[in-house]
Amino acid sequence: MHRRSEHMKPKRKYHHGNLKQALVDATLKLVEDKGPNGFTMAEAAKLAGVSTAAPYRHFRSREEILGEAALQGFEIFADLMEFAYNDGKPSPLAAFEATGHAYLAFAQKYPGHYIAMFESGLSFNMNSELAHAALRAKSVLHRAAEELVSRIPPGKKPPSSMVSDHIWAMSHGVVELYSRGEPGNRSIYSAENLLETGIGIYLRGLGLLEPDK
Amino acid sequence: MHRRSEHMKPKRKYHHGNLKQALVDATLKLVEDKGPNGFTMAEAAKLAGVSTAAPYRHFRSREEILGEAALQGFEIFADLMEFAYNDGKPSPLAAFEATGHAYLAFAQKYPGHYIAMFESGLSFNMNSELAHAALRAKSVLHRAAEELVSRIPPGKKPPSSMVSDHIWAMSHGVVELYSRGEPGNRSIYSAENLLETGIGIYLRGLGLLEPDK
DNA sequence: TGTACATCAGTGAACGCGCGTTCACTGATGTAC
DNA sequence: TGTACATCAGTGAACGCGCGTTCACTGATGTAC
Repeated sequence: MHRRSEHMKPKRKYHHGNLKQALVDATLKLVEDKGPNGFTMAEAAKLAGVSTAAPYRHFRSREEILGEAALQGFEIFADLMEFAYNDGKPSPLAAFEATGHAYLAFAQKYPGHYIAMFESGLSFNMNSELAHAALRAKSVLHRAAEELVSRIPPGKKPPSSMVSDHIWAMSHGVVELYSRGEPGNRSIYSAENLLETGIGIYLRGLGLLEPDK
Repeated sequence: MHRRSEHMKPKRKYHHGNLKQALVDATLKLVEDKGPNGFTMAEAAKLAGVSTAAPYRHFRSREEILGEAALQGFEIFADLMEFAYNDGKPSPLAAFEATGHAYLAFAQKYPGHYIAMFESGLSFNMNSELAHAALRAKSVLHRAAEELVSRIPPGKKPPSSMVSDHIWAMSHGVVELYSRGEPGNRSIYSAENLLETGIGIYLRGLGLLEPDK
């Protein structure tokens, strides 16, 4: 019955082995549980099971830990967006809608990353890695919008960059107001439903969906 | 040449006279200048020119000051929305679009209030006054959406509450991403332009604007 | 395979600071008579 | 109009706390020979 772990709890070796990532994971958890400012160096260290001084072997400052968390978030986010877009298959329209869903899915599945990226007041341009990862995510949506807009008969087509900004704004707004944020403020519709119908109506406005149904 | 103020600076009387509002104003300024967490009781007191203990004659806690700032913001916001809506005149469509603009205009003209309301992590339901003021603002948009949707031929009309949630989300997203936030992350289009075109395309999708132009 | 040593990744204690809040106080004001 | 007194809105000093960060240190690891 007795497991070793009961008496000899998995007492970490002097060298942690993977402290850097453990600290990032702790940061993500804290930020998710207690909001963008609930994260402190001391608590992250404690969560990772090391002394308060240990984090400084891997990060220069509090901001740098948050930055690393955000960076990892943008990498995941960009990957998700690319996967969802799937090179425009099966159709530009379906691929475009998939990227919208990916935005929402990311915010729901990786709330800690999402907070670090969008709610912690961190500058996307704090370092070039971060800026690059953010751009990569954005450019997927941009590409999707370009492909989509190219199907619109000329004369009444808006610039693709504008379309992608619209969709980014709607997605972000839906996430902030109806997915994150407290239940009290939410909509009677689910975030998924709102985003899907919202994008649907918008695409109809572009003439890309039947005016019917 | 000499003004009294140089030697006898406007040395406040022992009783401030309007300290409560002065503290709220200080809070708004701090929050605007240094972000939602840049605000501290000590600095607000200093800005208002009183000791650090003085604020506690008017507010029970830090949270209560922020709450008052947010409350005043929601009152202004609701007033602006109502003014913009103008009882649906001159037309439901124009009135509806005006409320969208009002959202953006509010965020730009009252950034401190906006931050206290939407970015400080404060619960709308922290007290009933706040909840009521927030509801009042929301209900203007809701009414506008209702009026609008009633013009859509039945069969293909979405619920008005959904339409108002869509517009709220798009407005909020545009503000967060392209009006607030650092210049580096912004769009090449102005927030006004994005919101106007975005709502325009959306309304066309509802069949409320000519598919042309 | 064994040893010496440089390097690395931790520790534990301490720092200075600014925060939110409390306390006993005091000066100013308003009011009853 | 003058006085006594209750009430109000400030003060100044102090509190305990947790924070980010630094420091001299030490145990573990990897490597050259």
